Amino acid sequence: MSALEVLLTSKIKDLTADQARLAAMLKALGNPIRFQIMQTLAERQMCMTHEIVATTPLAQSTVSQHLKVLREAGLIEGEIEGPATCYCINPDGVRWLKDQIETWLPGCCSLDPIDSIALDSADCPN
Amino acid sequence: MSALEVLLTSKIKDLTADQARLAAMLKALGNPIRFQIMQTLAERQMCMTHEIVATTPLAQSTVSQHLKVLREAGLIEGEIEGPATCYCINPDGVRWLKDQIETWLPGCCSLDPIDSIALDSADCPN
DNA sequence: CCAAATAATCGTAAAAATACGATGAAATAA
DNA sequence: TTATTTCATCGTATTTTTACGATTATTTGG
Repeated sequence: MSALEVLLTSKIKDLTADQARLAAMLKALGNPIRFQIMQTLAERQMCMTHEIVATTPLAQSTVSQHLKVLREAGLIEGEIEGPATCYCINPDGVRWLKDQIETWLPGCCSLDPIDSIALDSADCPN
Repeated sequence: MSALEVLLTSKIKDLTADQARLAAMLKALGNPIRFQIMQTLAERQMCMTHEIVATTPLAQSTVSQHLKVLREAGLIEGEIEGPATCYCINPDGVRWLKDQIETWLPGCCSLDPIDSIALDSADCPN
């Protein structure tokens, strides 16, 4: 079953726009190479594409694709600078992600104890 | 290049155990079906496998695989209950994930303004 | 015991993601 | 202008993920 068919057939409740954006960010970060690229960018503040390539064992074209995925997920920003491109973390995107995760699954596993009371489940204490 | 080859060739700094676990969780959540299953479990507290199957357009065997991925990522727990299996969110795993994300990319995009001062980058303001 | 119900696992087909080299586009330097 | 540098995109091969039906294992009910 293709992704399109899943959508069309779907018994699944449509994700809200925020949920879909969150899922896209999580998917982007789920790849170890892209996860590592985020770490590199966080450490170095900013990098040219070729600098990022140098931190990986991959071909330039492959890294470029990964950067595109991260960019489209709103996690990084790229600015053309002469013949090169300068990438950096998109702080708004990352902050948004952190906020979303923080408030994700309301009533379940919240750090705020107020959200966790009044639940009554013998097998799955929250 | 296979995942194994990437590992062997790797110029990439090895992820720490925590980082690897975090990446695995993010990967598990990056799939929309699995993301939705987490929502369902959060809403209903607990579900038999067949109940989760009923919320999706997918075959039982497929959902069972997705549940396995979530379980192995430490995000849910399954307990055999008679001939059925009862799944619920693993609150420790979810809390761990939230904590990790909260402290992820230290010094970058933190909600705590103390972490954000003293950075000096014209192109990538944090 | 046998049949029904439930869910995990297996084998495999289809789809998507990942990787590469080659090419193209844009800025710079000679 | 021409060559060089840098990066994105294209086309395609490979790998991985996702999906299915069939099978197996386990528990329950008759």
